[in-house]
Amino acid sequence: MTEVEKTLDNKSVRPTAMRILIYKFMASKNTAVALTDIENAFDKAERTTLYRTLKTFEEKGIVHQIDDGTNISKFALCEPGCNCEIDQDLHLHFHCGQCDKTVCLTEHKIPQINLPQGYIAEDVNLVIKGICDSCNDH
Amino acid sequence: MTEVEKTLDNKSVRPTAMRILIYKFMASKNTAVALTDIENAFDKAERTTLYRTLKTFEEKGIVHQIDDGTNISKFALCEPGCNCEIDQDLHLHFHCGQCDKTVCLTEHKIPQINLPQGYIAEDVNLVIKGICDSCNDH
DNA sequence: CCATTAAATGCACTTCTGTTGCACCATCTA
DNA sequence: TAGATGGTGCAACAGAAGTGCATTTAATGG
Ligand SMILES: [Mn+2]
Ligand SMILES: [Mn+2]
Ligand SMILES: [Zn+2]
Ligand SMILES: [Zn+2]
Repeated sequence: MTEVEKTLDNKSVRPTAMRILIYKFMASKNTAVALTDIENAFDKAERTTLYRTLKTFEEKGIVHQIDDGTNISKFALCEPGCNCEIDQDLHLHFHCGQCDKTVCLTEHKIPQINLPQGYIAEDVNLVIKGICDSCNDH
Repeated sequence: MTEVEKTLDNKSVRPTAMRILIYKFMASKNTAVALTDIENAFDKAERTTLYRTLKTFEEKGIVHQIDDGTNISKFALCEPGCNCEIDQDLHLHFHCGQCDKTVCLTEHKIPQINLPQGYIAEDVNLVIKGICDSCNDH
């Protein structure tokens, strides 16, 4: 059993060939990926399978979904000990308007926000748009 | 010249009949609206016209676009003196998972966020998901 | 090992949002 | 009043998301 298989197994996800490929693909990238990104990465990929795989991954806390303002859902692997299905990992995300890449800034936590009376917060999504360090010509 | 016409004129937007209707519709609601919401509100509405009207409104600082995590763009009128086309009005938004409504919390400003070296922030989008005060049964 | 069963995948198709091109119409200006 | 500019209507398309169903694959128990 490889490391990836163990990871999936730990999260109660059957480590099928396709799932392992998807996991490895996401692990190889340092940016969040869209469903279409994965689809384009594998010639033999079936969109529905990828779609449902991502859903499963998300439900089991393997990936988290990111809404970066492009109206296209992005996904990124959760950090080793993030447990975002229980107590969500409130880091912020950055979307670069130049290279169109979205990254997790896991070190940068979202500060506590207070809401008006009667509002109950369940999740927080903070996205900053701008120029990333790769596109920034210093 | 009515108040609405003056408002549009001040922002260099020709106050056509359709635009006035759209503006009034948005002003009558206390939630952000999607393109489809406006389309459904008027039988005679042409989707393209609404689409381009919202684009124009946004460019001229009459409305601001909100990305609430549903992957459907929402729009809301800017506050009287917000000038968000120059220096964006960094209030937070709330999306209720029960009634599916998105509201501007204009009183609640987004706190200063610091970024890693090399990253340049141009815009910030902070959305909180949960239960709104109307859906909260106290 | 085989039969049974559940889970995963592949295929076809639909819906919805966003977007563009182009023709036509309204409005402004010289 | 003619021309220019800008707004609108109509048609069509692209892309993402999502569903139903048949088929394949994998796990399980005898
Ligand atoms: Mn992330
Ligand atoms: Mn707002
Ligand atoms: Zn970049
Ligand atoms: Zn609500």
